[in-house]
Amino acid sequence: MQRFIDRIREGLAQATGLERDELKIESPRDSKLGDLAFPCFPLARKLKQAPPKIAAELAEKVRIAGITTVATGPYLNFRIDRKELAETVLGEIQGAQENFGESKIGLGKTVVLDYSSPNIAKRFHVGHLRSTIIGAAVRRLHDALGYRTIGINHIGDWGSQFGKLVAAIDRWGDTVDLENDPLEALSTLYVRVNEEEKSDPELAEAGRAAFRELESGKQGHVRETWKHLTELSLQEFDRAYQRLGVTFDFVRGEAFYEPYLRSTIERIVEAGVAETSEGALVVSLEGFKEKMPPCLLEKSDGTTLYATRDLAAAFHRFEEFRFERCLYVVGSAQKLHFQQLKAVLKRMNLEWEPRLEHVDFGMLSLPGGKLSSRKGSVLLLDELLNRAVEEARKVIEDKNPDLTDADRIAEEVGIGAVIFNDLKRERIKDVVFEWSEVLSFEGETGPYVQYTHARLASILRKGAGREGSLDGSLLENAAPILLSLGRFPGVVRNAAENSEPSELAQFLLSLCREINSWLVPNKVLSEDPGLASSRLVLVRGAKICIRSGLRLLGVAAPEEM
RNA sequence: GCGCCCGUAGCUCAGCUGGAUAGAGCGUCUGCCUCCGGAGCAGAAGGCCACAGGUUCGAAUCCUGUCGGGCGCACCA
Repeated sequence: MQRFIDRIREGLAQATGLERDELKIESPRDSKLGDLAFPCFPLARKLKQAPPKIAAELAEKVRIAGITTVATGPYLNFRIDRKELAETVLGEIQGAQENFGESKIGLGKTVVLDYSSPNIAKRFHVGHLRSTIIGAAVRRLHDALGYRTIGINHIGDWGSQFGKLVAAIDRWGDTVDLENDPLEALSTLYVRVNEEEKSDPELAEAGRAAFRELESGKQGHVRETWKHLTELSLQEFDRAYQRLGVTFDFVRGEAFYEPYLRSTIERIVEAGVAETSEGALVVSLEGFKEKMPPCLLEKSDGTTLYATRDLAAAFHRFEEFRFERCLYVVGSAQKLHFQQLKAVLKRMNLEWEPRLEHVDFGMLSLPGGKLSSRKGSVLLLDELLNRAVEEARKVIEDKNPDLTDADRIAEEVGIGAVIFNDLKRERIKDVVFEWSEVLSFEGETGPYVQYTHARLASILRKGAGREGSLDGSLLENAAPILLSLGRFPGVVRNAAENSEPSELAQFLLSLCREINSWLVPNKVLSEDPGLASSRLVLVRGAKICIRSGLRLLGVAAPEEM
């Protein structure tokens, strides 16, 4: 597709004398008008002529191989020769196969991604889903562009709540089952300690003391307990990641950066941007256009904060990876935190500060209200996935009872539904969790895309041996599909650039709609061998594209379902 | 109180970074399986793009204000 756009730009540049890059090529409102369009309005002032007249003149003047040019009002519309369109796009897919959509624009550059980042001692629940799924998808999108990607799980394993938890275990550890269901036990203790410390100063102090000991680095009972908590939690997280198909290069909790805290603070102090305020060490951020409270580096008792550890992590990551981008896939509730983080780096005049991006996303809430682990009102990930898989199993039982390997496919479809559902809308939008929506497999859903893929796979199986030569002129009525397929590499690029997997998800939905409606009146396995062969090549191309797209989103593409 | 984000069909959302007559899915109604997978397809109904100004040849898209909702605002993470 890009080749056609380039050709059009070239032709227009010659005819108008304008730079190629300033020629905006877009899609016409109605596909009947053409495949691509150039609005002539911007030229009106320069040429002192009405746009429709310019369009008409350009239509005469511009000659582009394989593309016919028609002026419609103020627009210059381009129609790509059908034969060439089919043969170019499908040829590209045939050449690239499952690598279709990939490119090398990121070669030699590194992108660090910080995603998932749950807190230890808590169950893995649906609140962790968005960061995990969005982050993993954004990461795969960058992989596809040739970037070296570094996925980091920035586990929340540090902070005063772990002091509280150690104190709670010391006091009530024998009242819960820490052996068989440790996370459940910890969750119970966490709720209890938050409740009781309000009226029990001794308990509150025990918690603070435990965190002080933890931060002191002392190898003793507190640290042992904390380490144990971490291990138990990571085991549970790993099960979730395995099921979701999510991986990391590094699991580095906040504790990992502990040894770098001193030098980080020194560095900021040396840069001359730190000051003491109300007994605490802060960086004032008053000069910025967004009004921000100061960033706290050290509490008045000398202990560090979240921001200190994130600053240490940012320095550490830059020094280790020299990243081109460092993406923090974290909820929009933490927007201010990342603004402050970047503002501190800006005050230090670090040129790489713009490379840090907060990839923020909207909040997930349950219909009854928000999720809160302190109150214990959560929906566990396993529970969600189990129910989706169970639902998929039922649908298979109903629609395709003879399916072999039905359990595995139910897992792929159920989990695919959950993942796709989270990626299909713009990430900034808040989401209210609705079972009816997550368990729906019709319409704009993951299973719809998977179904389309399976349907194409089925046709290819039945047409085995008949797929061969391609005569593009036989695929005239598939032009919308071909144009979409041609757009795919650009969609991947934009989705990565914008850290917005929904752009890819929306593309897939639209492609599947086009294909499903084309399939009805166009029998692929036609009596005519030439027609069947060409249509099979098209079906093959579409199947490859859908499969690649799903893979980038982290959704399986079963051959049958 | 201040700051940021969101507001498009009854509901959930797209709208290609400012372009032609605003599009899907769900739900409602009507059709389509002796025909490659009906988890599908075709059609109908449904819109003051929250509201008011402004910029522009052109605004759902950019700016200002108002209203509604969400999130955040120094020793939690």
